[in-house]
Amino acid sequence: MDSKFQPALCEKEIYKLWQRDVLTKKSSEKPFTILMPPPNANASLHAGHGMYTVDDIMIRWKILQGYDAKWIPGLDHAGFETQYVFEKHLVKQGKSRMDFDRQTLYQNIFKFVKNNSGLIYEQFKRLGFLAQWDRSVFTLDNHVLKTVFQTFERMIKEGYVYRSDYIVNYCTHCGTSFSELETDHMERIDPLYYIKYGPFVLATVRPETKFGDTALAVNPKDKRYKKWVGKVIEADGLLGRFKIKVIADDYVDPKFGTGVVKITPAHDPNDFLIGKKHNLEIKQIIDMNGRLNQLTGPYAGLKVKIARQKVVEDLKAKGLIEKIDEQYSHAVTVCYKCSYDLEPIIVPNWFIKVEDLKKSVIEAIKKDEIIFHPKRFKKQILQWLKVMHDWPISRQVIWGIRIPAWYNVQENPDIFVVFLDETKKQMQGKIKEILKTYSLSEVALGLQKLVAPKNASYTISQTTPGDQYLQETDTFDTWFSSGQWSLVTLKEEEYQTRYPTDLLGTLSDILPFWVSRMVMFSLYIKKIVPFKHVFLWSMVADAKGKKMAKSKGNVINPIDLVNKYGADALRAALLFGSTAGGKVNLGEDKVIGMRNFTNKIWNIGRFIQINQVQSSKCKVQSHSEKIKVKKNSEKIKKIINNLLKEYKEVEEKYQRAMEGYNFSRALGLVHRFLWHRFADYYIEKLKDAMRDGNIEVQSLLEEVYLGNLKLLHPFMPFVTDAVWQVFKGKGKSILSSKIKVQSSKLQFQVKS
RNA sequence: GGCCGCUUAGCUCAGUUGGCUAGAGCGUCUGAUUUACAUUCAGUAGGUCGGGGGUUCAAAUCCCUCAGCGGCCACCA
Repeated sequence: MDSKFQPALCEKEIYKLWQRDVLTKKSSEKPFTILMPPPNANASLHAGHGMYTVDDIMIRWKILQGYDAKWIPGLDHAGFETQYVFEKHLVKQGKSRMDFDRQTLYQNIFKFVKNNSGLIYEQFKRLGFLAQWDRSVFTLDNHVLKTVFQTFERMIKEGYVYRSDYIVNYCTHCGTSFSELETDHMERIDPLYYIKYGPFVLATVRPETKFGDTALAVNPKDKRYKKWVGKVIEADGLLGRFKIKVIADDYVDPKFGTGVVKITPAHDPNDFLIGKKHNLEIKQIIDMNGRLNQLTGPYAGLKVKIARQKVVEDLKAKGLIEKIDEQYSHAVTVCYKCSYDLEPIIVPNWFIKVEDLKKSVIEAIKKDEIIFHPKRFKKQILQWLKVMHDWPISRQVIWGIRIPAWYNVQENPDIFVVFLDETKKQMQGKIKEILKTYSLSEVALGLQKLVAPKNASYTISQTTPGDQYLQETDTFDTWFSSGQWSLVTLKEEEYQTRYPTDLLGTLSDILPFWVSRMVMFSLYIKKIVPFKHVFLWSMVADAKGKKMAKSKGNVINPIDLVNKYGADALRAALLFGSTAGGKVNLGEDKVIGMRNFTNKIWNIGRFIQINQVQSSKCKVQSHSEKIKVKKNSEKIKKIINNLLKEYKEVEEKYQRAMEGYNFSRALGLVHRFLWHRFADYYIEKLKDAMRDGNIEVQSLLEEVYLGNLKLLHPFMPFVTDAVWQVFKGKGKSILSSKIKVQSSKLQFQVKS
């Protein structure tokens, strides 16, 4: 054995051994199953992925316990996220998504993803992950598309899907709408304008939306304005004199501003609700490209921010602004991806009614059919479920699963289409007009976008239902397909034996997006929860506890650390002293500390081995010497007994910790015992006996040591298997042994 | 505003259902070592366990309260 453990020299070979012996092993033992959260197909490994280690720990621990443990991997097409990356790529080449028709763009992204995919699996292998790589599922595989289609079709039949003109958060920069969950809120200081509205003055941060106002509202209890309620007032505006109705609603806070609010149902979520309640006209004045439309007269065509400046200038000029509060601090809803202001806008959307579906989810979680570790997340997810509204599932993104709805263009002449003609020129308009000049197949070929009125008739089909049809251009929210992850990853017969799966490891930030939806889909389709336990990984932060971000320049590439210190060191650093659902500070110092631990493990083995070799030489030379040292002194017996007692305690505590998902504690226990008790204390005490060739002491130390290797193996698989092979022969893995080496065997040795 | 969590050594954090002298990693200081391992070992300093009150034979741990910090959710025209 070398004096140092050198991971770079043996990791590859050891991984090959696992691939040959462990991953291919057929077993009839009790099943244990984990579904891997599918990383983005085009992603490469970042530090956060390191926490997949937890899943690998479970898999290895279960294999050691004799389970038929399988970890099913996969890759996600990650809809919008991937398209976003791809578009940045396009920008570098001086292009934009609008230069392509839908199909071509899709194919280009597909190629892009294919070129980058698979990389992360090679990186996972560097970390030692033992997943069933040959069973990888991609969320655009045919069988996934089929399942997603069937679920959607069934939901339509059973009335869980509806289309509606609904106010959604639309990012004019990213070109798609988002669910409420995909928005960020930012505190910001903006001017608050006090605008004259006939007899009133009202405060607003968005004067440019005044063209879309269809009412003014006051609080019903507000005495100041009581006499106006129900009346129609007249006021001067930028487009001349206009009339507007005054309504009363509790929503208005009389203490804010002047107690009068302008209601713009088309461009504010709250106003939209009030509009519905009071049957107000919805007057859309901002289009999906983020520009004001023809209803705004001279402002048409201006982008929102510029229009606001212009409107304010003109209002000032007309004396319609009473004052401006420049220091008004408020929360703004922004795109979680690009941080641009989101434009609340009315877009026809596909929705899932969640009211009934979520009931069974709440019930199952309340009944602990799924157990969260740590358990405080049970409350959190229940809180999320409580406020969960209907789920808008359409995204105006190309990369994804296209919604399988087809519109008959004869029945729906008002469908609005955007397409590239033969000369790649962008054309748009209502389909009935377009068809006067173009054939439908021309439109279909160059199609970029289609907006069907909310009451359009449609047919659900995987392929075209006829030659008069155009398919919906919206795609499913990526969580609509990844939410069905548990329904597409196992083989048909495995749903009998491996479902619900045993564990789902994930980060807490996708609990509402992913975990709750997976439970929902599984309960809907399979009538059973998809997994029994959910373990929340730690968020991997830098040494100082700051979140890693490219902009901060504190991003650590885990593969660099593996190259420098070995996979075991990284794995242990991620687990050591970390808390489930918390944060783990991954500094290089910590990894070095764990690298030192791997070396310690190695050298304990080396020491035991060296002494064995020496004493076996002794044996040949002098038979009588061996007899002389055979009897152990009382002192040595006592040390041995203490060692065994302590080891047994550690082993028990370890088992308990592992069963309770306290991985960090389990690792800490063995770390402390093996290093600071076994090596620093017991070996030092028994050193002379070993050197004297005391075979009993030698074999005892070997047994305890090998036992520890098993406990440590799930966390640090490479070094433990490297030493194991020294003792048990080349090509033997710990994983081929069982963890239940009871200490009774050891006690027997001592007594004899 | 609602919910959840955190506050323990210089730093980052453990501390299982209350129970030995409150721990680890990194850092500090002193020393050892022709060594299984300098990626080592022995030792040292450093804590009124955020403040206050309560329950108990016993509280870092349970309850109340105050203060500070963080996360999530909702919301502000």
